[in-house]
Amino acid sequence: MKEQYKIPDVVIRRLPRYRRCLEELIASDKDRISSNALSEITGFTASQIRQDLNNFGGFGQQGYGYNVKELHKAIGRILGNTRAYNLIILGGGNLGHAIANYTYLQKEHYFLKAMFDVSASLIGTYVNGTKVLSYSELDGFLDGNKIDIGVICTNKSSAQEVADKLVAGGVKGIWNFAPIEIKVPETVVVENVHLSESLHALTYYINRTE
Amino acid sequence: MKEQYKIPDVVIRRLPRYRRCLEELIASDKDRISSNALSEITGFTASQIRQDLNNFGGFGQQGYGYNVKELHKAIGRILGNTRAYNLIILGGGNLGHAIANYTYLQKEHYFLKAMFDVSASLIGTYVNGTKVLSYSELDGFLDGNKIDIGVICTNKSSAQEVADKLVAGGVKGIWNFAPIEIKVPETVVVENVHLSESLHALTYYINRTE
DNA sequence: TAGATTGTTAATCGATTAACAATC
DNA sequence: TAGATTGTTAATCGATTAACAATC
Repeated sequence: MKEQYKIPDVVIRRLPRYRRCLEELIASDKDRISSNALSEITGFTASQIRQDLNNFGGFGQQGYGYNVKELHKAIGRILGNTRAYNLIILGGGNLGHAIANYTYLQKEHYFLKAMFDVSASLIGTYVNGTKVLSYSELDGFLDGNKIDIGVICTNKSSAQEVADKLVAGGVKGIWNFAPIEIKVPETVVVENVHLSESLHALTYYINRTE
Repeated sequence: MKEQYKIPDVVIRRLPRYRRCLEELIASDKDRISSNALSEITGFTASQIRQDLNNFGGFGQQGYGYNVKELHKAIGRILGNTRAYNLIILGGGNLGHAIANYTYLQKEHYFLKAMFDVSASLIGTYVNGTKVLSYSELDGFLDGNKIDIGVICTNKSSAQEVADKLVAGGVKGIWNFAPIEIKVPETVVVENVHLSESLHALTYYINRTE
């Protein structure tokens, strides 16, 4: 895995899609796939696919293409899918519930360790087998448990405060659903899911297409 | 609004963030902002901001900067935020519930007209004031109501079938949360929110940063 | 008028596409 | 061996940054 230089973010964002398409090929018992065939499935060009993959090594074979299972495994390795991750969810509202019930997490070795909320009616209840704890217990919980990812499902006014606690508690990554730019030290990664921005892009294109 | 040529998608994706930051400036009673100051808030460069905005017209004034309220309004217009949109949600699971309760929708003139599901225990119930209808009623509902956006919150095996019905029923845009590439005619816009891809990008960077 | 800051052009940088030699 | 398809280099395209004249 050659990685002297930084891989462009656009490349990283394409990898999960390759991986997902390869999963479907596995499900339909395909053993091999050419960059051209993968291009048709993914919508990216064959040239781009070959360039992307060669950032990480030569996974293909001339005259043959790529071995579906091997490539799937390789991309999984690149994306960090070989290890498990401990998660906690901050904010037990509808979005927090939706993510706690997101079946993909179990499938891929993400372990939801706890949810946190301030609402007395939620604290102590269980969501899909995960206990909802009081927000006041967060610091202590982070001290006692190695948590990799904090999922911020609070409203925007609490998001930065929660993020600060997560960072102080040693969390490595933040999956942020609050509509705000969270500030964290360089050692912590933030991945934003800004639904309103996505929706606005949709309405823009609706009005161009009509 | 000059628009002979196609505005790059990367520009469109930045507009909602500008807009959101301008909202915060409005909330803190700022009247004017320079591209430089907006650069610090948004994280994009001043040059980029001026370039982006000038795709749509000259909203600024030399020596002064941009009028916060006017720019906010202008970007809203560009993004299609001056009109209302009728929505329906397909799939009444946790994600469907979360979106039905997403307060941002009410704030911005998105009108949730119905939810659809196949589960007998859900049909007839109300989610945040919106009635859950049987999936078998979808075609008829689309005939009788002008729906702009369909939000797909089904599992991946149903997503394409649901999308086909939405397209046939005259929907203009699809907000797709199912982990699959939906195929639609060119006249219909699809905006994907692929949570698993976002999560994998996060784990990639976690492992690079550690 | 002097200072500030835009709008816009030109320069740079980076990403995508094309092409093809290497090779299975 | 002939055909197929990668890995990789070179060419193109597009997006970002820099610079500055225009002008409020």
